[in-house]
Amino acid sequence: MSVDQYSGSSASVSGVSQSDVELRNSSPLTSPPSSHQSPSPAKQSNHTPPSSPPKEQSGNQATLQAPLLLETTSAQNVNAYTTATADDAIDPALKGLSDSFPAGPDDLQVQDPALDDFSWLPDFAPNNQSPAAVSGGANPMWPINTAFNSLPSTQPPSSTSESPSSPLARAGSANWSNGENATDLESLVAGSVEKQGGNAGKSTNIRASAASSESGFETGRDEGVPPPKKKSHARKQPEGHIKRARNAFILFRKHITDSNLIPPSVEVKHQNISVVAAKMWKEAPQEVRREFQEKARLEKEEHQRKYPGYRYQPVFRRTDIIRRRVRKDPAEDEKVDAVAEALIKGKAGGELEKEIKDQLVTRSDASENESETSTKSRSRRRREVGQLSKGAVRAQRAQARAKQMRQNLLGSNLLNMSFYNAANARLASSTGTNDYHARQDAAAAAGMAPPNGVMNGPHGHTHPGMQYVMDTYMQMGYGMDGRPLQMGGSYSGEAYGGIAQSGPAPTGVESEMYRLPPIDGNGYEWQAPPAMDYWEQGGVAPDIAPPPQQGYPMEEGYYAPGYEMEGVPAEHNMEYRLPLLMEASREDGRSFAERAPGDLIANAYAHGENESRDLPSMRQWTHEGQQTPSNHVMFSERLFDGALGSAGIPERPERDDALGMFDQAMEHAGEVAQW
DNA sequence: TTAACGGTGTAGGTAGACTT
DNA sequence: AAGTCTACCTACACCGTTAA
Repeated sequence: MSVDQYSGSSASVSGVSQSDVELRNSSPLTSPPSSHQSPSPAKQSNHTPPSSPPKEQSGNQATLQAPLLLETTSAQNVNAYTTATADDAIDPALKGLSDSFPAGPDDLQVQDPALDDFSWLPDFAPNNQSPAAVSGGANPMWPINTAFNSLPSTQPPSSTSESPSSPLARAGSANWSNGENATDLESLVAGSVEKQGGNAGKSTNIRASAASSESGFETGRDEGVPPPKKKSHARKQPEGHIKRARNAFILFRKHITDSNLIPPSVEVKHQNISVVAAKMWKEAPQEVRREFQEKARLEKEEHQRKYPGYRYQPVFRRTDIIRRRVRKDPAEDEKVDAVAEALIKGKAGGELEKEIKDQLVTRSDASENESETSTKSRSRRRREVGQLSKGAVRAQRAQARAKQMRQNLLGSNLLNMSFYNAANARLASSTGTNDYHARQDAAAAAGMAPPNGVMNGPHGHTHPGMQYVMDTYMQMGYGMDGRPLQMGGSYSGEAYGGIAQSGPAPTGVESEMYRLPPIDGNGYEWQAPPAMDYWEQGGVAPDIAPPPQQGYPMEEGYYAPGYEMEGVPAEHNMEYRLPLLMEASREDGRSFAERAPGDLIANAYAHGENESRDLPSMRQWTHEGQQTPSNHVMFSERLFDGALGSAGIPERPERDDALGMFDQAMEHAGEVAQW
């Protein structure tokens, strides 16, 4: 695997997208990228002095250079203690870009001694320190001191330095050390650090991995190789968040991970490494503990110096939430114990690996009798017959969501409104059985409701395209909030008759209204109702009242009786109403209009049923899944077709068929939705 | 239908400092 | 006293997308 794969252009590795790079490359940085520690003006990214914040810089080169270059010259301590922002602020991909830009004056600003001089920090890098330097010479044999220089670098340092996926950890990083592998590099580092002295050359400033990141406040690297920035999985913190100063144990633990003490072949899970670190910490000599405690103390002081007003304010988080349960493996616990024990005894690296492997073999032999049990245990994880896989469950969920979305769409008032209008258009434009006057005359003569083909209102009045006005409620489906939508008529009494039957006519229902826009340009339009409501003309019964001059449905225009809403312009008097509930069906023995469902299509079906036609009843619909959660019938393609048929509308193949109208309605619903 | 994959978020494990 | 947060990063969960 080449180093190039870890270059900044590799989004998958670096965690930085190309677009991200381009964006930052093409626009001035207003702030250090991902910087989450800038609470006060005094708190600048340590590599960017307050006098020259990135946002004030001009020019691409300077803009990029200052915030991107984290080079720490030897003028500073090798262990320069930069803030934690450094690692986050400096995009590894952009670090690589720094090569493309010559160091400008801004570069010098990076070396603000007030902010960047962390020479106070004791050098705890095991690779460039003698064991005595680390432990004060008191415990030279303690593994924390002795193991480093002899360890094969199989355990990659931590992410902020060199993670397992880092180029450094993967031997053969030519850009890092001219082909030297990581082990060689580390041995080189000790000398390199010492050699640097006052050398301000940056390319030779190769630091020990442990020292580079132990503070968590990364200092610069060899800018030739952009260090991979692993995507942080830490809890997201708000912008400007200041991390706490680390305590001795945390520093100790990081030291463990940075020092390759535990080969990955032995342990890679950091949960277990934490356990090992804890055991080691408890067993650590006082000298070692003191060193880390002193380091923590210094870090704390520096933290206070940098953030004088800082106050630790933990965020309250719920603790009663169900956390993910991870299966505990007793064998793993044993291994952790063994690793810690071996480390404390002074074994590390290959020796440690061998020791652990031996122990595992021994345990394996000893627990041979238990293998069957463990097998059974493992088998429990297998899928049982008929049990859906994780992916299958996921797919089912996705399908359910999609279905729900379709349902919502179908149930939306917009779609149903389109259905209604489409059906109405067919009704209004149909001929033959829908001869209004003929049926009116016939019905009047017979003293009964008009024949099939038209839907009645409560007054028995029929007219193609106006049925909904006569009936009390027009089920429009469901709004996006899940509440049923209905379209009401003109009168307060009639408009809410469905509900009023079981109680007083609702008042204040207007508050439950939804107002929809007039629809134009789609073959019909809602128009302002006539000033005179034809239902109340001269006390004439509506069913025999002559049609008004205005407000009648035409082929491409539907008129509605007036309904004035407070605050609604007169030209928008046609309203869709949102009652609390819809009357879906009524008992027999009443008039058709009373027992008919308030749904247009349901009306049609019910009417057809009343005519002894072989049509499904509401109950059947329910069983067929055409029922809404609140027992209302929803429009659907099938219902739409059925409605046309039950309404006695002859098929007209030469024109748009029902399916075409359905599609048209769907399309229109989409258009309305965009309104 | 399912696996694979990319992206995102977080539990887990520790000690100590710190706040509430 | 209880809970958070520092360090670390893998494993896992979850989602959406894509391909077989």
